[in-house]
Amino acid sequence: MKSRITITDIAKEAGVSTALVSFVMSNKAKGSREYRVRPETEKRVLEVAAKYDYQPNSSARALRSGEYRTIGVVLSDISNKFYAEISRQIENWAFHHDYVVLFGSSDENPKKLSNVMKVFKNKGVDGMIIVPCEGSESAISQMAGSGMPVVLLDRDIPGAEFSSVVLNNFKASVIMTETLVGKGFRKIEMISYKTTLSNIKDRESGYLKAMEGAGLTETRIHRPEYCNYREIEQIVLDAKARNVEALIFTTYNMSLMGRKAFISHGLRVPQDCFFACFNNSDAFDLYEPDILYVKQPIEQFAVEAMTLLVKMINEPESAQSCTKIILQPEVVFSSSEVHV
Amino acid sequence: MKSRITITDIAKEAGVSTALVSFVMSNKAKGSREYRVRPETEKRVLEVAAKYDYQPNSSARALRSGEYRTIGVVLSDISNKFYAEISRQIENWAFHHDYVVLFGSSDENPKKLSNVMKVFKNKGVDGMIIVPCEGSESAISQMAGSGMPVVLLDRDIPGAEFSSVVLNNFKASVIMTETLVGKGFRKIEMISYKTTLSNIKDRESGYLKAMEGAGLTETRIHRPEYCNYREIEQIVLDAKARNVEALIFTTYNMSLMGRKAFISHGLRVPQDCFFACFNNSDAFDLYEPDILYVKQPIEQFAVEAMTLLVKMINEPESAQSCTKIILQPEVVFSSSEVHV
DNA sequence: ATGAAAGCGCTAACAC
DNA sequence: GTGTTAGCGCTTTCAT
Repeated sequence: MKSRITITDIAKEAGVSTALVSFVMSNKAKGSREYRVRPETEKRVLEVAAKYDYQPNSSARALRSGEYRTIGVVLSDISNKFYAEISRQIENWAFHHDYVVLFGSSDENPKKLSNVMKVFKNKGVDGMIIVPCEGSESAISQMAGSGMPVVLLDRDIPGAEFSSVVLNNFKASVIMTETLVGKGFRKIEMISYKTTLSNIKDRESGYLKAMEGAGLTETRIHRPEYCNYREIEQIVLDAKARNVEALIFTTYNMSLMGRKAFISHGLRVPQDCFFACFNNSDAFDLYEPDILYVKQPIEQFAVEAMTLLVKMINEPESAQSCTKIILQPEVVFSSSEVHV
Repeated sequence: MKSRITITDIAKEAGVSTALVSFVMSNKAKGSREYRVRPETEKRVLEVAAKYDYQPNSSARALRSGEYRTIGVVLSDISNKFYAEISRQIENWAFHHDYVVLFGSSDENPKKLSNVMKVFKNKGVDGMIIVPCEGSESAISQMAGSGMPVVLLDRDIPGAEFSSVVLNNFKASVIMTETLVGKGFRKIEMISYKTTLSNIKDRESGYLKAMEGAGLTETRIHRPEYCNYREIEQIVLDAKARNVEALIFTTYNMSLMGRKAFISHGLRVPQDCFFACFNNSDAFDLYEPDILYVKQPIEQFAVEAMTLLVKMINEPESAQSCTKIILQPEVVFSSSEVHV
């Protein structure tokens, strides 16, 4: 590969020292502080730099300054629509703030999450945004304990002192359940799964709370063992047989399977059974305008997490106290959305 | 941030030189070549490294060796399902081959694509995988011309000497059209858009070729101006009024809008009009088992592109000759798929 | 306002 | 087999 233009080349051609070039190049971006370079010198340096299309070597810069302007993002699966959209927003924010982002997927596997974090650390990320998974607490604690700024996204680890940005899942679930009750449904059940993940637990308790508040004692939370299609289908059919009036799905994947089961067996929404879920999908609002879902504030997730993380990076003292940002949910009928 | 353990610390504690430590650390991974370290020394070094959980500083390594083991991927939009899945596979491959991946989105904007490439170059990527967009030819040429290994993905730039990994879109379109003809349809039209992008053009010519081959002279390719919902809806309604028997959508977004238009106006597949598209969506096979679509070999896209790129990086002489990899398409009815 | 010089952590030649 | 040493390109005191 053709060797790139360096600060030394520019210094030589402009007849100044490398230090001066460095100063001009980096302070140019930062706006005026104690800017002390003679305008004509600056101009000359800038011209030479432009002439050769000088690009600073970020490895050298990082090595020297310890500032990498790189952050690592570990999601459970970047091909999941919700996380893909979050990634998109994170990338966007990063681009405009001159940060670079490394993405990794954990596949809900704590061992892999830990591996990815390690790789990211080697690569010199300044901080990490992490969607924790079941069993990843200790690995994350260790990483954060080693001084790495960490912000949890989407899910919090209950009881742990981590900064995080999550949706108010409890409230979302309460509103959703109350909306269902408001529509006249009484026999409302939830399809969740066995987990300790905060977002899911909160969705469960929100449902229970709202049902209780409405004086409905007949509650039920299904927790399929493997969360595969067969199980979900079985639960849906069984629910239908028992005349359940509304089903709330707590995860994206299960709601996809749930929809599939509805369709396959000719169950209509809302006539046969109402369908409610967290995270919308192209697959839903295209067909059934009466589905109820929680609209996740994707961009806010990204912006809040990045802003918080960068603050922690730049003000290590602030990183001590953990900040928890709770985003407000919006529960909507897909019919109220403008489509595609 | 707590200062990390360096090669120097380890050398000191193990009573050897930094060079030896470096040698042990890097050749350990590479398996046996001319491995010339006394086993006991190696053991000692490894132990000390493990004790302090030594992690090499990749900036320093990159600065020194010129090897970054980082590749940049510029897609049009990472939140688009197709690209999200590709990203996932690329990330996966990279993880297992000890590479790091930087993602960027161009939003089909050549200016932004160029910007992202520049940022990636600064960050020191060893090569790039790029989904070119309309008008990005010159920027990509310039990048490739400067010695940066580049592999085009999904779309090729006709006439240009770039290595690329694309689907055989022409063939896919031919098969798709022939399948439609085989099902007895005669009045088949295509919804595309005004572009010079190779994948779209190939889809168009495949359709024309197959129609011609079947002796069907009545062909028509719609090219809406803005590709918004109103336009697509209009085209669909108009097609229905003219008794068009099958509609082929050339892009993911337009097929989503097309489906929406079908649903909104109660058009049934296959009774009222057949629906065919490239790239499947959760939104399709969930509902209409008779949709015809091209199954993109996602993993192959990722693996081929990464393998090719890494080869170009490691063997600069091979980077001279451009390699074009054409992936075989598979045209399927969504009903033949196992769902969710 | 500008320059000299000392490294950041690592690798690659070359010496022993 | 193992150590010495010279930088990679940049930032950052500290002089001037």
